[in-house]
Amino acid sequence: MATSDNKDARATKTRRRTRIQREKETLILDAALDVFSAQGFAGATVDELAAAAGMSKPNLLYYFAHKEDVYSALLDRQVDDWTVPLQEIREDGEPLEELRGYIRRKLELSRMRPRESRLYAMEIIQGAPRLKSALDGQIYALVREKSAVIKGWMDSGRIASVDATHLIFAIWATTQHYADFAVQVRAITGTDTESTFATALKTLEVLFLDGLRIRDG
Amino acid sequence: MATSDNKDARATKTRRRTRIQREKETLILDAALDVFSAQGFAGATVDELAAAAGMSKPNLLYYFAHKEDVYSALLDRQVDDWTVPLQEIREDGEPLEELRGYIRRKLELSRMRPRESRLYAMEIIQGAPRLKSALDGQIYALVREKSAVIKGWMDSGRIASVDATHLIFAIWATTQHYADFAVQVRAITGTDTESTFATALKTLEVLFLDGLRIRDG
DNA sequence: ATCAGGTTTGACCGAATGGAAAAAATCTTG
DNA sequence: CAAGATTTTTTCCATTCGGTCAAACCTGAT
Repeated sequence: MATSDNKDARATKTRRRTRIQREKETLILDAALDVFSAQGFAGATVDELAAAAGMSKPNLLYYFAHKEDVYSALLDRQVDDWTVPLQEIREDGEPLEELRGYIRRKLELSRMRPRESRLYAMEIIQGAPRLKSALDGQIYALVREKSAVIKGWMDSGRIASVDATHLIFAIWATTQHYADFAVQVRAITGTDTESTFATALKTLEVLFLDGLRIRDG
Repeated sequence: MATSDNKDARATKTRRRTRIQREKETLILDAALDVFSAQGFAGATVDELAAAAGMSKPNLLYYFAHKEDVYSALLDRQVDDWTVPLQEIREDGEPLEELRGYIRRKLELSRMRPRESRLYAMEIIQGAPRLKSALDGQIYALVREKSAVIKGWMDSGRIASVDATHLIFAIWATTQHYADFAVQVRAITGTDTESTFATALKTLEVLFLDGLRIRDG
């Protein structure tokens, strides 16, 4: 059935996008990421979003009919990107190297995309009203799948046995911490971002792979 | 100088509190913790706060002249409570046991006070505008002090050497994760809260103390 | 150059919000 | 119980917010 000329907002039309549409939508989403990740959905006003994108409020609403549409567009994009590092874990790899790589990729994502991480974090903290379905769907499935892979490694004695799902949680928590709690990390370490992430990576590798207990021999 | 009869809001008077004042303020703060931790500062309305506390809006504003005052009162209380587990680390204890105990206490706090954790998390994520001074002050000082203690243990070879401050970050991140991201944890594990925390504790102990690498002997 | 479709703006609107004022009700204490 | 202090409610207000609308303005294909 034709969905091209119903009463949707103009920007949601299925019709092919204009150059200006593509440019402006990108511009809006990037600006909105700044604003939403710093103030949350409720804390941001459409006027602020528009100002951050360098346009008027009605102009922004021409591209996204509702404030919520901008927010949802950001969240949707985020869920996909966020799960990529986990997807890249390979069952036939060397377990410790796979996990080390996963930690590295996830930390790198925190370094490169802290705003996205904060947006996601705030959404989850507030009960994930807008991505409950993603949680129960694709994220759930992916974690289950990769947990099974990791559990396989444990059961065959290639790495120590812990709950594989909680291991994933621990990697999420520690890596995302550097994006989500960046202000706190900076206040306490006093160091610049680059060296913080370098130290973080070393610390996390040692902790997850070797632990704090001194090994004999 | 006398600060008792200036033009402060009534509730901020230095004069001794009545029974009703104490009761209602407690009631309000507990209700506000529900609301703020679920919706953030901007997402909560004074009407919602009042409704949650079972009173009218003007009545709530009689006790806290501004919405922000309620929020600040909660945050202040939180900073103190939140640092207690770290304070309890004892330099003259057995290092691994001290750290194990710290993990346990911090996780227990996430289990018992998830709302407070979420409130704190959202505040930090948003740049900690209201507790920048605590970060730069008491929190900074405490972490520095305890990091030095842990570093002492490392330097004397009693535990493995990592960056002590980042070790503390890792413990914060992993334990608070179970409060802040509870919705996600529940969606993925599907288990009830009790068994989740039990599994979490076991997993974190193994990870932090022994790591994933298989020990020879 | 034209003109149809796409884009931008200024003016405006109703609802919601944080808060003020003051009267009414209740409590406390001599 | 009386009187003062405290607490609660009713009413109201100025502002802000998300969103609409119609008119004006571009842009690109012919």
